[in-house]
Amino acid sequence: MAEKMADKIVPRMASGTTPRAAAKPRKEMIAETKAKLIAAARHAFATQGYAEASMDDFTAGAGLTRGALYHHFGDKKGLLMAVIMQMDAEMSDRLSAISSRAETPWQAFVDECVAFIEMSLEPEIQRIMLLDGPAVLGDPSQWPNQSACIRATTASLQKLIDKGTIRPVDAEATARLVNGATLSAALWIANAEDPDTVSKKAVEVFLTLVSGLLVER
Amino acid sequence: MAEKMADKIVPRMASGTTPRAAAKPRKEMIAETKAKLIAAARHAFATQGYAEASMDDFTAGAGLTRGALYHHFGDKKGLLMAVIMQMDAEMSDRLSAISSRAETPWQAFVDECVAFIEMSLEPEIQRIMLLDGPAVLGDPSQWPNQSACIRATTASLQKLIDKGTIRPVDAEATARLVNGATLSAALWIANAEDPDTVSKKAVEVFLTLVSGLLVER
DNA sequence: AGGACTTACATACGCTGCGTATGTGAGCTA
DNA sequence: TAGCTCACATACGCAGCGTATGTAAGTCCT
Repeated sequence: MAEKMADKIVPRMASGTTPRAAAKPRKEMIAETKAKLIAAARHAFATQGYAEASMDDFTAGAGLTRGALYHHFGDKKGLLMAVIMQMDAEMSDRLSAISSRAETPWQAFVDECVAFIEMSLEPEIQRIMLLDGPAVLGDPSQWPNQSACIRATTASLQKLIDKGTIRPVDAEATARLVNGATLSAALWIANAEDPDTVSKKAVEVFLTLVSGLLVER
Repeated sequence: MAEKMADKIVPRMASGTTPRAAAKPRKEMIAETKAKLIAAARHAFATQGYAEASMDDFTAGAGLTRGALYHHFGDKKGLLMAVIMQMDAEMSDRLSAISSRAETPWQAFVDECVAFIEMSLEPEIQRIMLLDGPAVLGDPSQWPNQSACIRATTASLQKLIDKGTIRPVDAEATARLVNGATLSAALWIANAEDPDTVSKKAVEVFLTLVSGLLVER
């Protein structure tokens, strides 16, 4: 993937006022450029890690230069932020789709958490969202979108509290701790020699822990 | 701390076959050099972050050059690893001291967890152990010492299982999830506008969660 | 005791990669 | 259609890392 045609050696379209066709409006061109940069960065960050990914390399891979990057995102961190926002939005969508399919609110909550663990096993998510993101941009709870995933979990928990299924704890606090536990579990599983066994253990313990939230077991 | 006399401006002792005194044995000099490098790096990593800390700068601060660093630690990552091992050992000591003071095994476990949260609020620990460490060196569970803190928690939990206080779950898995939850809580608290309130919420939720481990509430 | 070897560093060099200042041509506006 | 704006590309300087090399102090052996 990545090079499409490889014929667009020259950035932009070089010369000729684009004789015909391709008469894209300005806004569209910009959105396209941004999307290309984000996609290229996302791939580079995922495979090489943030620090090791060269801006020159992956911008060139997108048929652009660092000039475009600085123009649109300010700096490397800005681009990482954009990548993270995109990924977080996708994760949030996936999570809400999953929880909406559940039959009970409690099951929705559990399904969400399990899905989060599974997503965290994906190398791209683990590398960018869980490892480099916090290190480069600081605590995720301070990010602009404030981690849509956390908000989703918080909402699920609040429903359970309202329904009286779980004890009246602070929903956001619970979401954060639960999220931390699942995150840690995911890292552990992903790096274990025997992911299957480890995964089973983790889920069992997870269910035991959250059973502490229930009003009645 | 750190600079002792500040008179040793010149690296080593420059010239003169050390006229008298200071006739330290080789091993001691080396250990001292290593310790100075680790201390300098630890301070730089904590205050500026791993990526922003210049090896030239902090080695010079220790009265040495990058040559010494590469000789003893291989590269920047090697030095980070050494720093982390030192800090982990210290944390482990602090934790075991705390748990040994508790009256019951359950209280020991809870005290340990709370202490871990409190330690995670210290900027040095948060920055190096929780943010940069995982990003640069990968999953903590794969580090050489394998995080002595986790082992301590695992041991505490195993005691509780043996005593029949908590349900017979997998001790290590529980330790990891609990550790992840506390870590997340710590990050949240440390970056919150109102740490006190947030802290209380977090502890409350934490206790609720781990109550799920108990055989009988 | 003194010479040869080893080692714990310092010094010198090249290269990569980021950030900024500047140039330029294609679109929007009047 | 002239002029302005903006989305990029190009050019440059500099910091920081890694390596190759130099050197003096310590250690070993006789």
